Amino acid sequence: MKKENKIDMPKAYEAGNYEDQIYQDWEQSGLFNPDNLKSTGPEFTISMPPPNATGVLHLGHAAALAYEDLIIRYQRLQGKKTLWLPGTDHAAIATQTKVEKILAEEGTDRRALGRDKFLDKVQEFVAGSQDTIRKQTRKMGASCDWSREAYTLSNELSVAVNEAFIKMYNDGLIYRGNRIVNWCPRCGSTLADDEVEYKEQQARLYYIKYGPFTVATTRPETKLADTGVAVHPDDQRYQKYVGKDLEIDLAGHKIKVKVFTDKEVDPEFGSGVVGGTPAHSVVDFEFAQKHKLEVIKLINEDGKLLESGGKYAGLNVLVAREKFVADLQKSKQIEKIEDYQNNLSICYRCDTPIEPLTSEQWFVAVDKKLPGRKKTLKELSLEVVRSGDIEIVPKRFEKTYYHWMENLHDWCISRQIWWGHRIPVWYTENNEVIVARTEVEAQKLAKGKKITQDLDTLDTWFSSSLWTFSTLGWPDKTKDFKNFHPNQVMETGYDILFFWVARMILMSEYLLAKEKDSRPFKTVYLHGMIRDQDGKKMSKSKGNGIDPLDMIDKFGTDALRLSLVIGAAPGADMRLYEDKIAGYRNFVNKLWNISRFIFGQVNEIKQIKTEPKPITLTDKWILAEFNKLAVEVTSDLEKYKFSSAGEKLYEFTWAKLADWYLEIAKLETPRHAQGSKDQILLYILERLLVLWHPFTPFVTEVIWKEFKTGGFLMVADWPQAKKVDNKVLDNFADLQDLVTQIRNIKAENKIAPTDFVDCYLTSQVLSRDDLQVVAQLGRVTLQAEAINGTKFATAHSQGEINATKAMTDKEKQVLEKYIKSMEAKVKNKSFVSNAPKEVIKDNKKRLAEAKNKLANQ
RNA sequence: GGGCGCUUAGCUCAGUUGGCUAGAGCAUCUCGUUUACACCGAGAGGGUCAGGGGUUCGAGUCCCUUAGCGCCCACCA
Repeated sequence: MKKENKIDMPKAYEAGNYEDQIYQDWEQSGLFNPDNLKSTGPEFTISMPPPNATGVLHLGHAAALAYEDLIIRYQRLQGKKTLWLPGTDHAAIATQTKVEKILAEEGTDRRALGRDKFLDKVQEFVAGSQDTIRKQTRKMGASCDWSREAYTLSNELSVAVNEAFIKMYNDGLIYRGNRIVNWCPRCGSTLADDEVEYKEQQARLYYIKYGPFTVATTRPETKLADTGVAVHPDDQRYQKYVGKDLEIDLAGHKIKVKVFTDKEVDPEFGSGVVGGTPAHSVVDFEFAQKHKLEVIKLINEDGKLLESGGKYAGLNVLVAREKFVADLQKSKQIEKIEDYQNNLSICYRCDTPIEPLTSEQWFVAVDKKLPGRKKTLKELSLEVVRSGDIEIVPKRFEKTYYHWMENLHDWCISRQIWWGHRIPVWYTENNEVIVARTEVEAQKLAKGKKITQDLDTLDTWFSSSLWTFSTLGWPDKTKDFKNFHPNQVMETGYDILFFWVARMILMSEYLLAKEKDSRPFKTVYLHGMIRDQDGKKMSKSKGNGIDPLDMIDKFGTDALRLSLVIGAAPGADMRLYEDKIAGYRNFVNKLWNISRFIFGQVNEIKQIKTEPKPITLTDKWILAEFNKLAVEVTSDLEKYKFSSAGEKLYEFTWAKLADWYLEIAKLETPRHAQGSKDQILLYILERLLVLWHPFTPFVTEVIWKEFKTGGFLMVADWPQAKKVDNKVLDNFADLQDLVTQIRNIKAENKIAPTDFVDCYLTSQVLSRDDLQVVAQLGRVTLQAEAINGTKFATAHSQGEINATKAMTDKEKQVLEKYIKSMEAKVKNKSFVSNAPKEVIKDNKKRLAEAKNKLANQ
């Protein structure tokens, strides 16, 4: 007996009607906070990679949130004490650049405003972005602990930043030096090596007559500050000049250069002679150090030539180049000019060409032995991955990591932008350096001398590199730090493996060396980039971008999340398009309707604690399938194979539960004792919702409410693994096969689905009732005796249907050919002696089936 | 210049350590109001797994090679 109106579930699931409310309920429950979980551990921590300051959620963030929430919800359901710590990054250069753009539109700039007012403006902008980010993160269903939200520029995290700086300074790992750096003239700041990007450009290669040599260069103006000339040691042409100091006249500008040899010089390229400008080329700077060349700075931080540029002093680089080349042409010193393609270095935040120049900056020494440890930062960072203590998924990125780390140079950490952590260094009038935690402390150390704080700020990645522990209260020995460090997994995009992941490893291994675990995390899971349907990068200018919030409005968060999870392999880029999301919206609706049907079908909606006793083959089958599913999904999720787990769930839910079990349940229910099916339906549905929850948290939680437990699905129990009866799977496959064949024959013979033609069936494994089910699903009338029609067979059963269309000749030929090849295979001695028993058995079985099929024609 | 990845149905992709007549979703075609769902159901068509060679009883899967596409790294002035 069906009870009427016991549930209130509309025909179609409209995500928009539920999601915000459900999120609010979760948040109010306090269950995002591990302190409120019943769990006694173990702890499981993820730190949310802080989104940048533009404040708009794009698909990359949406994907990251989907993966991280999936991991954390799975672990919470597993009973772990889960902490997912959210937060934001001040994103120094990115944010400052963004605000400067806004100021430019308003017709002003940061210098006009002054440092304090400018910082107020940025702060205002950041507050707005943070609000947007928080809202959007909630929209995605992220079950992160908002009570622990962190911000890199907060007072707490600034303490950690200063502590790290001071410790490194005292250990000699941070030093100030006049070295060559990447300078962005637009940002007015240095950049780290990996913050420089390269763009191919059409350049010109100038061949300049240069004393006894000809020197080729793309930047003639830098020749004004040359202090050396390099040739290959084996190059016979120039032997007589090697080791000499020459005075060179360049259109009246005199320079002194030392001639030296280096095997890096390619005698085949250009003229085989390289003019060295140590102050403005990274390579030449290294030459200068190696060969003790003088360093003459020619170009200033504002991109203009200094006094050393002689009559070109004060000119902008490009103007100076033009004039200098014109002068060289007048003095007949330009031999030729060739078109040339090379890589232009540009700023990764504003695309401005980088000017390499020497400057007094702060650096982290990566190749210096740590006091008392005989190891460098670089070595520490390499070892922890090489030993397998930190695992990178997918593994191939470990190679990329090694290569980058091995070739790392000292890291320039001082920036001349205003937005960021001030460097905790003060100078006295006589230029003594004082490194201190606070100004008060610095003043004490200065013993009455007047002090000024360094004007520079720290590289944004310096503070980000502390993220996994600065957010937990470090350097204080907090309970959170003790309980939740290290992170179990760091989930992020492969594009910031160097910027962020590598630096977190470096800093953590050094700063936490005395802790019981110095790793920032145990596993790094790297996801790929989201691209459009043609595999192109999504961008505003191309207009091919998909706005995740639009998709959520249209299809719901669960559908969007599924579209980002299923089909995504770790480290591989993925294409996304609206049709795909729509497909998963359809699935979410299917799950809804499955639940709606089950709830409508059963006498009473209640939780079933233990596995119900199956009555029919179909009952046994669905329980076996479900147990298999639970085992496989668990195993996949443990291995971070989200896509595979999702596909299996999808397949079970739609192709097994809905298409077969529910349809057969409709037929079998009236024949069996009241409630026997109810138990199985409820048992499976409830657990299926748990398995789906990490993927589609909203719809599963909504459906779960119908069980009226008073609790949340979010903290339910993950299903335990059970044994799977494989024989049942095999027998049910036979039943399915019969049904399919009957439908097939009917369709081929143009028999209307509603036309119940006669059918005769026998089987070694299926019961009379099972065959009745076959007949009903195939919509045929079961006869007691054979009839003259089309014969067919499966592994354990055979049948005959009242239809005349037989196998075509072509079909017969294909089958005969198959049988022939299988017979040959099974008779092949090397096959029989080499192949595993199971494979041989399988092959024989398939051969028998095929023969059976042909015989029944 | 080095390194890595990709190439499977019209499209987007699965295919564990080699072992069903290579699968799914979308799209296409045919049929269907069987009281959960048309955001649905039943069925069909469509692939010399980029090309070539090798190892093996057996290759989409392993090895070599060619081609095309993509990404990362690199100081050729």
